[in-house]
Amino acid sequence: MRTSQYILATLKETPSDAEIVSHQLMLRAGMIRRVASGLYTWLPSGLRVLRKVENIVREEMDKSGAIEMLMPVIQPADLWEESGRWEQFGPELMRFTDRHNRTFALGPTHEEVITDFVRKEVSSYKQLPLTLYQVQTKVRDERRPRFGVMRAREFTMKDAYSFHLSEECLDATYQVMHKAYCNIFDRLGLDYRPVLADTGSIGGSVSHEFHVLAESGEDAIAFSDKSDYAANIEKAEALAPTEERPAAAKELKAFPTPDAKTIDELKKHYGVKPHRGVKTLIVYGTPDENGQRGLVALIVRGDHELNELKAEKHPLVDSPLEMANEADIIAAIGAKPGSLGPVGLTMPILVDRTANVMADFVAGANKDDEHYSGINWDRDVTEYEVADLRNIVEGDPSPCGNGTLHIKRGIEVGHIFQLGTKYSEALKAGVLNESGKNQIMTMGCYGIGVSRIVAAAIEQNNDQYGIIWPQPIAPFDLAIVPMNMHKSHRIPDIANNLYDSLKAAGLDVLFDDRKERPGVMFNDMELLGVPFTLVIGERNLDENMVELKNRRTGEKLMIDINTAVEAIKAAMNA
RNA sequence: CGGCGAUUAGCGCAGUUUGGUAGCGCACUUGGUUUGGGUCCAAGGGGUCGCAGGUUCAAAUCCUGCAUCGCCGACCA
Repeated sequence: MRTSQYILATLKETPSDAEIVSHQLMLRAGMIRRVASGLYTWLPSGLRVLRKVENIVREEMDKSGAIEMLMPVIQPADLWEESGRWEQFGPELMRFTDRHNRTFALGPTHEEVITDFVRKEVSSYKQLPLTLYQVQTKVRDERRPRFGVMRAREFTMKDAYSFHLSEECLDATYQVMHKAYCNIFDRLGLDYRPVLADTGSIGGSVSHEFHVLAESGEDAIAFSDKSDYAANIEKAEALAPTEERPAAAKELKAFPTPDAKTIDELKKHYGVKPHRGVKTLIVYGTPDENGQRGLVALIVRGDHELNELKAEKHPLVDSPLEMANEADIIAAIGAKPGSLGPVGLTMPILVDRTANVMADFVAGANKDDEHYSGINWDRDVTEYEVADLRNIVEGDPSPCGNGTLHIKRGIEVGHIFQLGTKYSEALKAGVLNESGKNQIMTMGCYGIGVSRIVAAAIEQNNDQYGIIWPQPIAPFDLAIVPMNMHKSHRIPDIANNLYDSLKAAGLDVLFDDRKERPGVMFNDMELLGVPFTLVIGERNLDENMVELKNRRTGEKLMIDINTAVEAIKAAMNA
């Protein structure tokens, strides 16, 4: 590609609405432009990267035995009603009606469509197992799109679905996919980790996420320093402390706290250390047969955070978790949030494992502007249940029993699930088994955020000058930057010849033939992140040499023009 | 969805307090100059100041409503 016939579209200045570095650099490097909130046009350079990621994903999926197909973005509402997700999915599902007033959705995922396809086309156990996939545009009406293509409303996803007769068979394919995903992220040249994950609204039992590690990541991941254990923080179990609860030493005593509504204020005004007090959070309980929801108190240590996923999985707690409003709290307890505690509560009380080993602790007195000190379990609060309710924190013991947990941030770029029969059951997708009986299929599903990978790769690979692409996904392998070509007699021929032979050697070459000053060209190539730049200048031509510069290391290599193609290939493989 | 903020040329911004017919830098066009790291000089093109109402002799500027965008939170995965 010649820059004179290309649309480079680089920017000197950073558009003000771009928050994270990948978004800024994608705009500045001329990869994307915003059309509306969460909607982007991919410019030629951006599309080149997207396609390279896509192709690596495709190659590894094919290698794993999955078969590519393509389903429509537009999906009929009927299928979603059949699975129950028309109601359940919420406003994130973009819905519309056609001219005949029939209702449709823009696909945020394709479990319904693929299950519908397979139930119609597959009828015998002999056709199983079967793994189908597509690379396709997904639509999710995100409440708050942000970070450019990282969390967009329209994005490219590879989604795969597998169908089985048994859990064992599903598990085998799941392992194959896990491996295929590792191969993909290895080939992409990214620093990533597979982690245990929650299954969320997609449903199912076993699940792993694949995270690209980056400070800007929206997820927190917990790692053991002594084992392979890694889990999304929302999933990581906080083990019960090994130490025994100390014996009660103090009397229960109320004290006035008019200036303290929060743990911080309790510390500031009354010297109560956060780990010596507990937080009491009031949430709604599971509805009774009349649909009425009572209240449930959740207790965690003052310096810990409630893990909402863990809480809402408890049978007493309504899901999704909802914090009780102030009016309901006052009606039930007689005190406002800020002075709540477990002593004297009549509602069910769930106590986090760590809070349960506290003695002589502080909490609200369930009376405005008053707290208790010297609270002790079993003596002052007798009816309660112990559960894992909190987020793990740095330094907690690993749930695998080996090592200590450390927390890093990650960007979720892949997610695999063992779905079980959630969708096949709902859509009655069965096959005849060996004994001629109809049997519901067991499913797995496997997603990769292709467009998100592009942004995640930049988060991990950039410097003050711009993007530094991992070679396999760079928009171009090499840029040819001739010095003052338009004034030189010999440079145009040499540059053109090298351009032709490098292209013939199968490389993606960007030939900067603009009539620009060297600095402009160098800066643009560095911003775009092209891994190698071949500088052709009068200075070295007398020795028949050109200069090969490595974007990542900054290393400059003088190579002979006559063996340039070989030298460049060698450098790329180094 | 709640809180906060923004909206003036393709991009980044000033001008709004104190109303008087819109400006700077980058980018773009033309000519010259320069040429191994975003040259310099000159001349140009480009804006119903987010939209709609209102106040006023006069509105980018004051008032009301709306829209869009962003940040924080909640939500979602």
